[in-house]
Amino acid sequence: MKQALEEALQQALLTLLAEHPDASVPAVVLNRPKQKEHGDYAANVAMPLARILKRSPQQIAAAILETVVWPDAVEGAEIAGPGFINIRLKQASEATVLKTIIAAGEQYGRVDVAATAEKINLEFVSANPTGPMHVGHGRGAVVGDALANVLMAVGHDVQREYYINDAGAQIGVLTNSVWLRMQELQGESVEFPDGAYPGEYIIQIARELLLKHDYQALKAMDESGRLKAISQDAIDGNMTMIRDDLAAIGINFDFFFSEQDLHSSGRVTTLIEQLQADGVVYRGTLPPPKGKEVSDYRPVEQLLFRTTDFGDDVDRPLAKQDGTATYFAADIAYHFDKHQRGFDRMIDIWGADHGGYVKRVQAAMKALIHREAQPDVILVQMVNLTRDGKPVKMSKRAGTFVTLREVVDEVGSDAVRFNFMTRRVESQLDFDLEAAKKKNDENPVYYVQYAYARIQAILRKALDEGVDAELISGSDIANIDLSVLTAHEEQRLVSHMLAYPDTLKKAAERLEAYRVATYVMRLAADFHSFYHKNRVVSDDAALTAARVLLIRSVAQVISNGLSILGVSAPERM
RNA sequence: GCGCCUGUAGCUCAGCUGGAUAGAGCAACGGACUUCUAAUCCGUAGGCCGCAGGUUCGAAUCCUGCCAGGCGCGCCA
Repeated sequence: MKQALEEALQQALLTLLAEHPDASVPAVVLNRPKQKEHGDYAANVAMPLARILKRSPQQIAAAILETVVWPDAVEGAEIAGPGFINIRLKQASEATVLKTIIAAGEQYGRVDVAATAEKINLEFVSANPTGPMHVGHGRGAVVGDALANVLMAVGHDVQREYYINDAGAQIGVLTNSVWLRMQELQGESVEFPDGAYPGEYIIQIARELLLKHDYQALKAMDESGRLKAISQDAIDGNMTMIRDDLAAIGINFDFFFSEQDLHSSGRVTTLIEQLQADGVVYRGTLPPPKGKEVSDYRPVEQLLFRTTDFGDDVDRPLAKQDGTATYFAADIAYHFDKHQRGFDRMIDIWGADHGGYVKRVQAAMKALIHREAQPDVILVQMVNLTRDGKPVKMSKRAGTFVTLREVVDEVGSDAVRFNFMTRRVESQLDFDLEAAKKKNDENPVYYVQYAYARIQAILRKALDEGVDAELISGSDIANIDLSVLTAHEEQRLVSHMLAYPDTLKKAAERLEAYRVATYVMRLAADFHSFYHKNRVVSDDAALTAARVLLIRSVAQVISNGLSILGVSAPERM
């Protein structure tokens, strides 16, 4: 409908502007006014044209109204305020969306347009395989998963990918930590150096490795021998834990990409050679970092990527002093690999602490692929964990580190997911463990779920009262007269549900999945408000029928929205 | 010092590719369950939209500067 109106206006503009060949025709964008008196849709096109045409917005709007040919559904339109064109639709035409929703079911709001579909690689979480995920990872995980759902809902082909940083010095630390615990489990007394990972999970992994490996044989090896022998199992042990934790909040990846693979297959080396051939690499010395104390800074000549030529602030090293590739070098190879795998688009979701990394990766990709094939990077801000308003101190050493799994086990997947989705990723998020468990107004997830459960209760009640089962759960509803839905709250619900596809579309365009959460909260609020003022099941058969259809639609749209967010819609609460 | 993010009601946040009177929840106060779920609803009160300039017919929204908070700033990932 919105589109039909926009086209009608666009057509009128073309006609009007035919005599002004130099004036560019602005795109018509309609929005839904906050106030009902301002009609169902409003257009502001007349205002930006005022200056070009040197006539008042009101005059232009009047000319548009004389020219435009409205679709049938339009009741009328008038000029209001400084030059808005307010459009009113025939009442019944909007309510037909209810029948559309029932017919489409889970598909309502989704689109499947092959022509605009993109093959998208969405990389998220990518937590190091050296320990459990914390709540910050959890936020990224939930945001990424919901975004994948949003993008798929508008027809894209999305691959969820996890990049395993299973290379570098941290793997040595991990392996050594596991080995220390293995020795300990064998009754030897060991001392833990400062850098080692002390966590309980290391003991778990150590236990498993003792079952699989010959302890005495390992003991006879030197450190590098042991690294070869057990590091992969240590990593696998961690990744199993991470996958379990992700599964506990309903997240599954399509693909796990190993950094180690990039190194062992020679792709990192090849990439560096290619960059050298392209002349964007040189040997040089970087200035000391500003504003940060680097006590052991020594000017060292190293292999540098000329990223400053492509928008970065300083050039970046590709190799460490010992000659091995930096994380950055591998990451370029990784993004290049994604590109070669044929994705139209890549999206990375990172924690805010990696914000300083964005420019260099985008610069590197710009240098490497001679077109704009950079990843869209979404930075997710930090999560501050609190309990009853007091910050939960997070310290690995003191053992007060709270894992994502602990939080999920304590408050539940639905509450965690929904709360993580109620804010834009740019704002820091305060997550209170006690508030998230409360089943009241402080917790938006139950507010929305309650609306759904409440509708199911009404439908059960309606069936008890003898309302036709076909009406309650069937699809043969074509003959229901919807013109009886005249109450203010009913029209609000209808027009709100009509906007659901637009919400999804906007969420996908702007990569902002949280919009779905705010949408379902508002829809739930409209429903609760309707519920208190209007009775669904009544003596009036025609009204009952229409209202049953109305609330079924609300339940469907809430369910569809929650499903995008990965949150359940319970039948009763 | 430099880069990125944030600053809106007492608190937590929407509203941000300019548009009509800046919204919601919590907290405060006052109401609503003999009637489909009160995990709900209705009402009252609460605002130099961080500050100062600028652009514009129109600025919470765009630009510049400043202030405050968060994150980051070579050979970690």
